Amino acid sequence: MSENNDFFSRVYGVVKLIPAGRVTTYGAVAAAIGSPGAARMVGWAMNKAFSHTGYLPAHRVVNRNGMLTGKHAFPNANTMQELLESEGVRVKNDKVMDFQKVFWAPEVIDLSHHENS
DNA sequence: CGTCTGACGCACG
DNA sequence: GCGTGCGCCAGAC
Repeated sequence: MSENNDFFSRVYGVVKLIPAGRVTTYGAVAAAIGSPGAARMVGWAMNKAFSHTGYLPAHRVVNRNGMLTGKHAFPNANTMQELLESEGVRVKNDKVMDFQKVFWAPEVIDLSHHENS
């Protein structure tokens, strides 16, 4: 459980929930973990996530503009785009097309106790 | 302990 | 609509 208490672990937990063919934003993930202003931390966690064992769809996380700002962190500059297109997400000019349609909003983690859909 | 950086986001001009 | 500056939070040096 302590793992889930770590900021990074929370980010990973949310990112892992992103369904294929969908994308979300750093700010949305940050808000989901209770730190709406920590969007930068989310991206930073993604970079570090490459060291994280296990599959982490970091390519499904883009900035609020739908731009693939983190593509440079992948083995190849076009890896992120190819992964997205492979899942059905159209990308043009390092930017997600129909971003609003493929956008997936993560479930906000209630730090309280109960209250859940 | 002080300072800089960073896959962001927003306010301001 | 675009460029610039500041704030957020956590880690590295």
